[in-house]
Amino acid sequence: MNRDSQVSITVIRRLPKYHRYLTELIEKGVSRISSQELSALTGFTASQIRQDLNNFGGFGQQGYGYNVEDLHRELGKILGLDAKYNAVVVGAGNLGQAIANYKGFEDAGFKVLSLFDRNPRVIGLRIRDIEIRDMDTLVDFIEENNVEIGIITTPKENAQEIADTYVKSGIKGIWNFAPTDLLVPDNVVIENVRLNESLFILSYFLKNLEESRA
Amino acid sequence: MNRDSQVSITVIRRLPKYHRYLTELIEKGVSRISSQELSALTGFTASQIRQDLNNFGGFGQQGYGYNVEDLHRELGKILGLDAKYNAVVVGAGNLGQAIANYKGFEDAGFKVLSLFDRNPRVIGLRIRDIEIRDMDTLVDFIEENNVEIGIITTPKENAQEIADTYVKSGIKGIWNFAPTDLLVPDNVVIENVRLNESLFILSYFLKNLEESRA
DNA sequence: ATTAAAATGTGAATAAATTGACATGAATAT
DNA sequence: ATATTCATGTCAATTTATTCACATTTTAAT
Repeated sequence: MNRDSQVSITVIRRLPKYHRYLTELIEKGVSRISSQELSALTGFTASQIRQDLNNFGGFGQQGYGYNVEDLHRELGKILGLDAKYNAVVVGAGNLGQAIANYKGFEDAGFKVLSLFDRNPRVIGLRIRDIEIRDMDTLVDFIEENNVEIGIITTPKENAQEIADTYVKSGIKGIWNFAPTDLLVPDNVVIENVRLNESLFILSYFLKNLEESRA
Repeated sequence: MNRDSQVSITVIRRLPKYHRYLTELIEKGVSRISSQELSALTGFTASQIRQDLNNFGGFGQQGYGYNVEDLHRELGKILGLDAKYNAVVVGAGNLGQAIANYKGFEDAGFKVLSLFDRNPRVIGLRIRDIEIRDMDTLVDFIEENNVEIGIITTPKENAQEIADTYVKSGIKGIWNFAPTDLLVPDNVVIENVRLNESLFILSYFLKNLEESRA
C-alpha cells in the first residue's frame, strides 16, 4: 500500500485546480504564495488548501508560504504528469478530432498516436500529423506501438465493445466520453467525461435561478 | 426560497445518473424498480438512493418500489429538462462543431441556433443546418433570437471576453469548455467542463495503479 | 538585536454526507 | 381472508470532510 492511496478522491480532484493556478503564477513570474492568496484565486478556503497539501508532506514554510515552482513540481509528480503515455482514439468524429488537436493533452504527458474509425470516408485522413486508421488494425497497432491509453469518442452503443478490445490489447487506462458506464477489470482505470450530465446540471441551475426569482 | 435550493449539490450531481438509467429501463420496457435494483445499476447504495429521492418527495411505494416512468418524469422536472432554451456556441473548431452535432443536447432541452467564430475560412459553413457566423454579429443575434445559453469552446485566452459579451447580451447560463475560471454576475450560472482536469485525474489513477503493484 | 507580522502545520471542533436499522404499509402468495 | 415477503421512508449512528484556532517558526521591519 503506497502512501498516496489513502488520500481521499475528494482531495485528489482539487489538485488539478491548484496545479493550474500555479502554472499561471509561474507564467506571471510569481515565486511565492500563501494559502490565503491561493484561496482568493481558487475559491477554496485557506485552511482546506493547507490540509489538502499536507496530505502529501510539508511543502510550505511557516512565515513564508509556498514556493510556487516547488509546489507546482510536487503536484505534478503526485498527479503523475512526469510520466509519458501513448494514446489512441476510437471514434474519429468531431470530438475525436478535437481531442487529437487538443494541445493541453501533451501537458499531461499523453501523446495521441492515431485515431481509428470504421467510416471509409475518414480513414486515411490526417489531423495535424495524426492518421485516421481502420478499426480492423486497432489491436495490432496498440500492441506494436506500446499504447497504454485508450480514448473512446463513439456513440454509447459501441463503447463497451471498444473497451473490451482495449482491455484485451493490454491497455491500462480509458478516457471515456460515451455516456455509459463501462465494465473493465480492476487493473484498468477509467475516467469518464459526462457531457450530458454536465448539461443536465446546467439545466438544473437555470431552472433554480428562475424559480428563486419568481 | 424554493424547496429545491436547500438540497445539496452533492445530491443534485447524482440525479443525472439516475435519470440516465431510468431512460434505459424505459427503453427496455421495465416499469418498476426497487432502490436495491437501482443500486446494482448505478453503484450507489440503496440507502443513499432512497435518501436522495426523498429530498424531493415520496416517489416510491412501500412493498412495490418506484414506478420507472413516474420517477423518470419527476427527475426530469427537477433537472429542468422540460424547459426549452436556445443556445449559441462561440468557437467553431472541432469541439464547437462536435457540440453542434451532439444529439444528447436536444434531450436536455437545448437547441443550438448558430456557431460563431473569427476565422473567415469557417464563417458561412454549415454543420447540419447550423450556420457558422462572424463574431461581429454575435450580440445582435443573441438579442434577436431569444438566446439564453452561451457555450464557450475557444482557447482560454478569449474565454473571459466572450463571457463578458454573453453577460452584456443578457444570456442566463454559460457552458464553458475553456480551462479557466470565468467571472460573471450572480444572476448568470456557469457549468464548466474541465477536460484537462479530467485528464490529470486519469494520470493520477494510472500512476497509482502502477505504484500499488510495484 | 529585538520586535512585530506573517503564515504554516496540526489537533480539535463542527458540519456534511453516508450508511444502518427498522417500523410501517403494500403487494403477492397460499 | 390471512400470512408472508417486499421495500419504502425516516430516524439514528457512523464516517468523512471542512473549518476553526493556535502554537510554532520564519520573515521582515525597526
